[in-house]
Amino acid sequence: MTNEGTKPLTDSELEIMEVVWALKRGTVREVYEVLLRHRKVAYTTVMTMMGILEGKGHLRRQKEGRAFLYIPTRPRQKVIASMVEEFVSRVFKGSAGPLVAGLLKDKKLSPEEVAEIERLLKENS
Amino acid sequence: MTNEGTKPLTDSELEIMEVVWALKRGTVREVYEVLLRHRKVAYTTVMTMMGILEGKGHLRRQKEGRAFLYIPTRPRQKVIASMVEEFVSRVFKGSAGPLVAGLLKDKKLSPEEVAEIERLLKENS
DNA sequence: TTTGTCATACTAATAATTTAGTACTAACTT
DNA sequence: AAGTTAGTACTAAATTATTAGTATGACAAA
Repeated sequence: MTNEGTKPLTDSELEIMEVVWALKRGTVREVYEVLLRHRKVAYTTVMTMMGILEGKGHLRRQKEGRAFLYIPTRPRQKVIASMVEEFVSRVFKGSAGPLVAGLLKDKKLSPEEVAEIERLLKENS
Repeated sequence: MTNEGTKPLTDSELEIMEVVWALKRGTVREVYEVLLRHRKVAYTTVMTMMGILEGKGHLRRQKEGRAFLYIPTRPRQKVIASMVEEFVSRVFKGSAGPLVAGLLKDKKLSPEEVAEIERLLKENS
């Protein structure tokens, strides 16, 4: 049991992973090009980060022509769920109830979102 | 506008703040004593952290006898809400709906919590 | 008054994160 | 074949977070 993916992604890691998930898979160059649209970053920075993500088990790579093609090892949904779980356990000692209650009280949810939640509640009852 | 309290507390900072909130206010020694019940830590480590928290505006201090008494500047509820907001904006691009939907789908909520949420929904409709 | 305790200020060491530069190699291009 | 380009490995610097040691001063105890 390697316990991969339990620790949350850092900011930079998440930024990279979002791009790779969106592309389904990608080379350093492809990810670099996408990031450049949003901010200044060095090609080697992206390469370093993707190497780190591979080391942590979030990406695997295979030769594709002369570059490496990086592929996510876990779907976005699962990784995000792990991050939520870690956040809840750290900040709310594990109980998600107060988190949701707080969001509702602070009106952080749009009417559409509220409707969606009501639908899910009915579904599970 | 100093924008205080917008950035999330780090792990160590949160650990200290939880103790101070629970005590309402406290000296380094008092916080240190509480922490010691749970884990090994140096007195000066606690002092450093409380100094950092004062620097960041989360605590203010006043002389009390020969030590400083530290007092939270913002209620726990507000600070936690800020942390949730930061997390949601970072991981969910600002929309809390998918977060709640994910929690419901993954059954991260107890029946009591679900009932509480239903009650809050009715209240706000 | 000397000695010891407690509190603070200052300094430092380590680790993790983020960013990017340099050197080298393989492979196109002309 | 020579030079240019794309890609990788390796190295490193800056920043933040965490932990704690040392020096110093004030007050109390003997």
